[in-house]
Amino acid sequence: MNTRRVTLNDIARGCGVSRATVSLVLRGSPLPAADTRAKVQTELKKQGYVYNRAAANLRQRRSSSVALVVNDLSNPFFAEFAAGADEALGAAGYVTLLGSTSESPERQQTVLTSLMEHDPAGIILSPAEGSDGEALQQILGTHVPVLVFNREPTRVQWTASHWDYLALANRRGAELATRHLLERGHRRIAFFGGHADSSSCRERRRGYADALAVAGLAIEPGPMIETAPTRLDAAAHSAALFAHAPAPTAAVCYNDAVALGLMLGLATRGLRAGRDFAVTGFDDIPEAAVSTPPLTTLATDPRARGRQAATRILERVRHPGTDAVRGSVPVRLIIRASSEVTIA
Amino acid sequence: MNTRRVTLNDIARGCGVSRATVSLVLRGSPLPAADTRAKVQTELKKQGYVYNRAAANLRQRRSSSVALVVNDLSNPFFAEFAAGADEALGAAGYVTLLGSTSESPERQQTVLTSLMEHDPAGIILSPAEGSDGEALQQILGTHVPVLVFNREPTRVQWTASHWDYLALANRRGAELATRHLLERGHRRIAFFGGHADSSSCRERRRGYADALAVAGLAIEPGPMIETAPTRLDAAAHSAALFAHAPAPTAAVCYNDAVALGLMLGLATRGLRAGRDFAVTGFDDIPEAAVSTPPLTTLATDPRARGRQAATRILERVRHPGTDAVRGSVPVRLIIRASSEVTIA
DNA sequence: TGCTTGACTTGGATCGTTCCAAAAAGTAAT
DNA sequence: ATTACTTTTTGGAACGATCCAAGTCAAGCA
Repeated sequence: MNTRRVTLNDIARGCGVSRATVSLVLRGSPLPAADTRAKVQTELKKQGYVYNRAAANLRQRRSSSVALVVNDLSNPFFAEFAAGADEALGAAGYVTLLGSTSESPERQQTVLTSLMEHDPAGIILSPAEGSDGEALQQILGTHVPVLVFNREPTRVQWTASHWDYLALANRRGAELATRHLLERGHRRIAFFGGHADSSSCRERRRGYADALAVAGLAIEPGPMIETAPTRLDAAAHSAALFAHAPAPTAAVCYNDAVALGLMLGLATRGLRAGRDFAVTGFDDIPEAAVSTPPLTTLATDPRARGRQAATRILERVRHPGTDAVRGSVPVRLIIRASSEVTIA
Repeated sequence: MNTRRVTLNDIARGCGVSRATVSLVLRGSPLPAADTRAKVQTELKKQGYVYNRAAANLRQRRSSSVALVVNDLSNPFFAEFAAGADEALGAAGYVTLLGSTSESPERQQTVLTSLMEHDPAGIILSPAEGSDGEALQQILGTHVPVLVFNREPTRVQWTASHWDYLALANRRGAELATRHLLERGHRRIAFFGGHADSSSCRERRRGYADALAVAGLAIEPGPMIETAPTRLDAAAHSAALFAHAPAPTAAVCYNDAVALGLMLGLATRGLRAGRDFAVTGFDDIPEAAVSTPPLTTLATDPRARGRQAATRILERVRHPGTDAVRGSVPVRLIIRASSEVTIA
């Protein structure tokens, strides 16, 4: 527990060659003679040598880590995302520096500052709600590639910055869900839940409005019903849907958690989703498939998104010159029983 | 995007002092004169200096990161755990090196090797199922403090190693749940789900057996019914509970996911948990409170566990000499409707 | 004036690697 | 034995910080 760490010098001394030779062996260079290589390798094993990547990185002026900063790890969507990103980064020989911000922009500043001191090769950032782009740019500087995921900070000079941006096709997805409900004959369709100041929520609501506009219908029940993006808060606010007659017959929910909460809320009013009222979600979290009734939703495959984000930031690390990419990833409508009810 | 990183030397040159002085200012030493300090500080800001912790750590022969290796990040329990650990580590000025192993011992070896090269101050490890203690010891060596969480690897020389161990009070928890069912009058109680080769599962089953033994009752329905610790697999195996008459009237489930799966399985047989059959879970995942019916379970507060693990490993980093600690954290029985049914 | 004191400041060595130019060792032909 | 190679090995200078012993300089005092 207390002996000094074994270094290249120890190995070199141990088998009578120079530090440089050991280094060559270590990195699999073809230069060292076969018997030298063998001698060194047994010595490495014998002394239990552990490579010190920090020292190597210092000399080589490059980094072997990528920072992954998420706004809410306890959200299964982001947990899966993180797992996918870590998987892809690890496969590419990078190590993941984790930071979680709990949706606090202040904590996010602290976390990013600390991570920057570890000189990450790149940063994958899913910003906390209400993040200020200028503050972020201040901290992140212009040396490190950044991939912004899922949400847009306010006041970002996208034209000036070289940040990549990757988001779900929120607008398109909500439009798909709404069209699906329209096809089942619903005419009074509400958009339910989420915070109006979250960009993903605004986009989803826009997609919903798009579909209604094409069908020549009005937004129900007028002003948006805001909730925290959680089951509990959604359940608590579900009564607001029925405040004015005629009540809607279907709701496009901000995400699955909200949809599951709404289904609970419906149950307490004696309504059953899929029979008396149609509900759609967003994300396709694992519970969506096994809830009662199973939830119609939009699959986003967060683990694949994590891998995608990792792949893209590594691409950017390798080619820093190229233009920033703004991408949106397609989502897939998964039709289940919660939207089964049709209106004559 | 391509300019060199700003170093202490640049700052020193920029304001006509020595590197050492800048370093003193940076670390808030009282030595530098007030006006020197001010001069340096404006220069730091002007050039946009970013501290290079790797270089500092190299010189100081210490580390400012802790590795966190979990077996399954997509499991909400571990996601919360990771969030809690990261929170506490961050607050102490450490950065979290994330590794996720997807329950694969091979991947775990790779991940740990890679993390070790980054010289973490300590390691929090929730081992993949089937981890081999000797292989782990081989990689981790004896220099770095390790806290094993939640599961015991096979073949660990606990007496020889200085690893700390932190686990839930699995045995005690399952015993509590079983006693609770006994108090409600149940006499034929099964233990349902989980893998027999997972140590947490074996412990829970032992607690269950303890309670039955005290009551002088037999284990139902004899051999353990094994399932993957997921909803789907549990639902698929639930019929096995009713293979022999008389069937059990209650089940202590390996965890919440299994319990929720079992409730689904019961539903397909026309049985309702809490009315026709009593069910308990383990973990108190967020859904447990809002399922239908709400699930009686054991609260473990994974976020607090994460903080606790972080606190302990940091304690160990500060005092490497002290003896290893084997700790178990208490769990709390949360009684909800799923176990409401009483037997006359 | 010289000498001590205290408040600041500094150059050089160091951490564990990699890079590089050049030395050493081996081989073959003259 | 000398030259002209090729193959292998090597010492020393980086990388960007910290530590430490020693330096400067003005004030204070005899």
